[in-house]
Amino acid sequence: MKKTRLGEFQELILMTVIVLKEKAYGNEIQRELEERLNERLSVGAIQTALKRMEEKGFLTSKWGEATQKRGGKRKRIYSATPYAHQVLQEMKDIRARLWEAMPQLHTNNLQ
Amino acid sequence: MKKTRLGEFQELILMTVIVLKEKAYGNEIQRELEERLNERLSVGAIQTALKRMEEKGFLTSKWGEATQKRGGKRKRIYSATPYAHQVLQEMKDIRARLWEAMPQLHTNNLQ
DNA sequence: TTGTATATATACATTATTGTAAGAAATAAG
DNA sequence: CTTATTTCTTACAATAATGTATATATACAA
Repeated sequence: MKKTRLGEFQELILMTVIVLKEKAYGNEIQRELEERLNERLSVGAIQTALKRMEEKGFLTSKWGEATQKRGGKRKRIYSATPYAHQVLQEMKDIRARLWEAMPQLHTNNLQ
Repeated sequence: MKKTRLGEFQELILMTVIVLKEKAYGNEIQRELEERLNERLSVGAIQTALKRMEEKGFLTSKWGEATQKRGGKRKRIYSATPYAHQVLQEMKDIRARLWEAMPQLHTNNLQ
């Protein structure tokens, strides 16, 4: 477990970025993830996580346009790098194999 | 993300404990996980993780018998608590829904 | 031209997770 | 009864992940 992978929170943010595609910017990620986790998250925590993941090569970003509704600062749109996709897939596979190997009662619902 | 859940490593150990059932003790967990991750792990890291997870209510433990082969200290056999199962399942479900929501190219292989 | 909504940026702080190393306990073999 | 082997224990250390608070930027609207 040497080479840093993704923390739990970071992994969730990363997946959310992929889900949101062109809409993947701070506040929208917050809303989406809060709904999925059914739990409040701070914008700050998400913004800093995004920056750090960019530094670590999991995300890239570009400027988007300002909100049409009312005004506001331009959005920074994030997207996952190939490396991030690879790491996500690896984590998924390892967990999937473990689930398969677990004695029943866990192989129920979803996927 | 307040109430502490599981770190990535801890989650993997927890799943391995469930997979190994009555064989879930330090060294065996190490072997199993090293094989699955294709990566060396230190026994110490695993032993301390097990202790901590027990303190946090994810695991319980009991004494097993000594190795038949050659001798050695008695094994401490771990097993997952209902709470641990619940947390694992929740994490699985949240990730599964995210995978479902992701644009293709990721919905391939396994599960 | 001021207010307000929408966003990002960043410095700082805290907490959690993971890792190391040395040693102690238990047991079977010789 | 001494040794080799297996395993756990513990104290300590390092690093990584997460959170907070405040400031700054932008744009529309009145």
